[in-house]
Amino acid sequence: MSAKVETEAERARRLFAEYLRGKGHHVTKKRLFMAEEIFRLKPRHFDAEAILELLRREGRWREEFDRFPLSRATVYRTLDLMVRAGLLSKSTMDEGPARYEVKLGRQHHHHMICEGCGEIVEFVDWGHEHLVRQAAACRGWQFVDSELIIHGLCPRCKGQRRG
Amino acid sequence: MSAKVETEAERARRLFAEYLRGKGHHVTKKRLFMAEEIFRLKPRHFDAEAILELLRREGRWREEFDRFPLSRATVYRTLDLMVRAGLLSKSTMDEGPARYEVKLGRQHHHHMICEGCGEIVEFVDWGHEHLVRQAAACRGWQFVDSELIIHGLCPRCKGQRRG
DNA sequence: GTTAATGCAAATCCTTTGCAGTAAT
DNA sequence: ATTACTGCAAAGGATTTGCATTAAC
Repeated sequence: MSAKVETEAERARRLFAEYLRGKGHHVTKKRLFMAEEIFRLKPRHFDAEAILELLRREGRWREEFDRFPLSRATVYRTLDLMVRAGLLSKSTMDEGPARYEVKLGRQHHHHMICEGCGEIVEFVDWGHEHLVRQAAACRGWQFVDSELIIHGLCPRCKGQRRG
Repeated sequence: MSAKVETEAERARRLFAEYLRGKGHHVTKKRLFMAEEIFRLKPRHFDAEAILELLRREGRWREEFDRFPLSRATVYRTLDLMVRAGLLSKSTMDEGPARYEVKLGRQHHHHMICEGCGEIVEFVDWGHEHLVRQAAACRGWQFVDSELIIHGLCPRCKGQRRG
């Protein structure tokens, strides 16, 4: 008997189901489908519209999808639930639509955004993490989460602006 | 002859006028009025709507204002110019309308937001500032700006959630 | 059977834009 | 005189919502 190892997508699906049950919500096919497929495809920094398109294009369960398409409203509602379940994180970097990203199983990281080309780079910085927790604690706050965004010029754009 | 010291509001007005001239923009009464009044009243974390209301209620130059009211469109356009001039900073913390705050003459600071009551607290942390610059530099980026948001529970809400 | 989720389209919120009129250069 | 700003109302993008239908409990 080979004990099959749970894939990340399966884990996301399972945890989401547990979350939903725990909250007294219905565990529907479309919700599980979204959790599983997002964690299988693992897109980075996507908005609601992009997810909808991605699932339409690359999602399994295609035939049934054609007959019972996901509506925009359900995508928004389910993304919101996944954020509350801790599977995704949501942020409104600047303008434009809200961005989501896979959170479960990833270490906490931050973002650098290039003012020139808009490129987004992720980075991990534990020294920073420590400082932030300290900053909250010494002011009597309970730390929950932090987001750091560095605006700058990426190596390429840095060169161009000088030349 | 007493050399009168320039107030902050006057300075903001002057710098804005210089910025506008430098860019070949018109130096209009309404633009100068906005810069001067915002820096006189110094509200914290305001959105476009709030500024409009504040200027209507507390702004000097009231009578003329009644005859030539500021339009929403002009408020948006002028706030944008003030950001580019470096007088204000703009951020889209989470949901809702974009928030502005007075930047000129204030040291760079960050924000803690309470998940419980929504309170926003500002704090300065130079250690953090240094780390951030380093993080950008050692990846080949040119640092421009950074924003840090800590989500947490303020002392009051921290107590309530336990009790 | 009861309760909640879904799709649709309409509504909402915040912001930008086209254009005719007005003010700054 | 020329150019740019302003107000208005309409358009725009992103998200939410009311309600009838359908699925989960």
